Amino acid sequence: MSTPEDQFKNVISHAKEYGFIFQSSEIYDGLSAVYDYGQNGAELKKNIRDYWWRSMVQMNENIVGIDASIFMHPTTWKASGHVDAFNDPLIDNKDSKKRYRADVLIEDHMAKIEDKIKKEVEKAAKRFEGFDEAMFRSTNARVLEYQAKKDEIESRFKKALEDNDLGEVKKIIEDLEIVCPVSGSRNWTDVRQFNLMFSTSMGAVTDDSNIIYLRPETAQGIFVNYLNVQKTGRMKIPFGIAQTGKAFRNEIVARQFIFRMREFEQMEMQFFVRPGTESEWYEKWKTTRIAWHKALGLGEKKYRFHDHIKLAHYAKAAADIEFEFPFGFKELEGIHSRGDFDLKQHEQFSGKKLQYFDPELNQSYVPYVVETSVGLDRLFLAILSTSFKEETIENGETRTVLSLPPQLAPIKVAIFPLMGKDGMPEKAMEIFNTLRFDHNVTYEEKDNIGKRYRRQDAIGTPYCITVDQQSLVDNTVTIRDRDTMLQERVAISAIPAMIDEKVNMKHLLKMLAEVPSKETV
RNA sequence: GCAGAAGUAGCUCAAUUGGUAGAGCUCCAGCCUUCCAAGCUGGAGGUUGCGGGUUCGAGACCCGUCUUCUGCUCCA
Repeated sequence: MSTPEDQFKNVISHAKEYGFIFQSSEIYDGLSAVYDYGQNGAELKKNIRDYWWRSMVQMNENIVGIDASIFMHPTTWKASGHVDAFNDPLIDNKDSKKRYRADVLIEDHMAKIEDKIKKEVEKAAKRFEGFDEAMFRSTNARVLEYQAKKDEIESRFKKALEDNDLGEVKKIIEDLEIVCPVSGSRNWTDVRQFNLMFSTSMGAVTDDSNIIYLRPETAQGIFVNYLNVQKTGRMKIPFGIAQTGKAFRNEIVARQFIFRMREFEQMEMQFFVRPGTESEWYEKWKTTRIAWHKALGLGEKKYRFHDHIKLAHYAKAAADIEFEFPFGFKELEGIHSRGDFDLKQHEQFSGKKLQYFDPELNQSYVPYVVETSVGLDRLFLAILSTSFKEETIENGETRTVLSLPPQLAPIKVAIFPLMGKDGMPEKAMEIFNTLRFDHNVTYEEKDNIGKRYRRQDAIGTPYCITVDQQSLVDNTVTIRDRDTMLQERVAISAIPAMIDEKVNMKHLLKMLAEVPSKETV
């Protein structure tokens, strides 16, 4: 019996062996946590992206797509909070080997002092009748002492952060005698800064003033363009802007194959709504998105929601759609109710109004935003690892098959002549040349037929068509199903419709589509 | 970044105490066969991740380094 870890290793080697994913720059020993998509991987990835794009943009009258640049004005990242929040000062305890955020350690320490004050207040409240808390806090000697200590730490810490003085941050931790919660020791490394954004410089001359960042998320490209799109597209609230594209994060530890990469692709949609309706839309998008995932048929039980209790600074409500990867349930997509945080920030930093005039209310406001954001590479990994199967077939041999959703398969149909003679190749090529206009198809005549079937199984081709002697007589062929391995003899003329039924993405989209009415469009 | 494990042909793995780098599968050419990885003949494929060191001699031992996996940590 193979463990999930073994299974995952097999997925990784399969991905390489069959041209789905290669390590980047492999001949130079590779680059950590950067991967390339090979000939089959690129097709699969493109199909997943198409499924997303079409379900968002094509199937929703009020959602449009854009393609913003990776480079953005540096102030964008000040407004978004990334410049501050993506710079974590970290410190390691040498005994427990645990890593902490230095600021969190100090804040926890301050919280402990605050707890002590609270206890004093509670004690006093029990003792005295008509207790005046404000009075007590401003006069009690012990409370004042605690408060002064806390204020001192706070101002010292604030200054250290402002001066970017990491030595001082470490000294604060030492002076406060903060111990590691695990080892209980005070044996700390130096505090180090990790900037999670990649930077480069724009223009031929390098100096600090023209440093720009590679975007750490695609969302800001939508926010800064929201008014352009709204005006030129004459969009009425509620409406959405969709985008797929690369984002970059200098992760401290990036691992688990393509699950956490330094360069990755997001597919996200920001939905702009009237303030007060955001909860409704948040719930609606949660429902819509989970249905979209489940339509792929990987298994209902593979998905679950994880509602965030601790929210990021911008969020009013947040939930993840988690998927059961071989290494456990992990985040696949995030759905966030972002309020007007982003647009308000951009208003403030740019000095430009980002308001929408609502004709129904006859007033202007900054819309609220509900975001859906999927990791394309993660979805790719979810689909690949779930589809990968090593099954034992009737004759006792094992068969490796990728039971990909047929609409997403890199190659839809493989066409084989049973033998490379007697006019069979010519007949097969005829079919090949008909189908290639509609689908990604392949032709092969090398090796025996069984071997050719297995090769297609390994890359997830849903259909194999074989031209045999009988085909030359009555224009019928056998068509073999990847999952059941069963063959059916059909007329050549019936093939296009048959294939279309299974591989055309529109059937997937139809499953999801509500019939549009005047109200919903 | 810390700790553990690993890295030999495209893939999976051998190689006794430090003594000629090998097998199966794959791949290529041809033959034969013809519906689920069949067979035969021939061929290609390697600076053993990389760089140093020890040694008469290193795939193996030592040091460094890169990459991957697992745990910790981090994760908008």
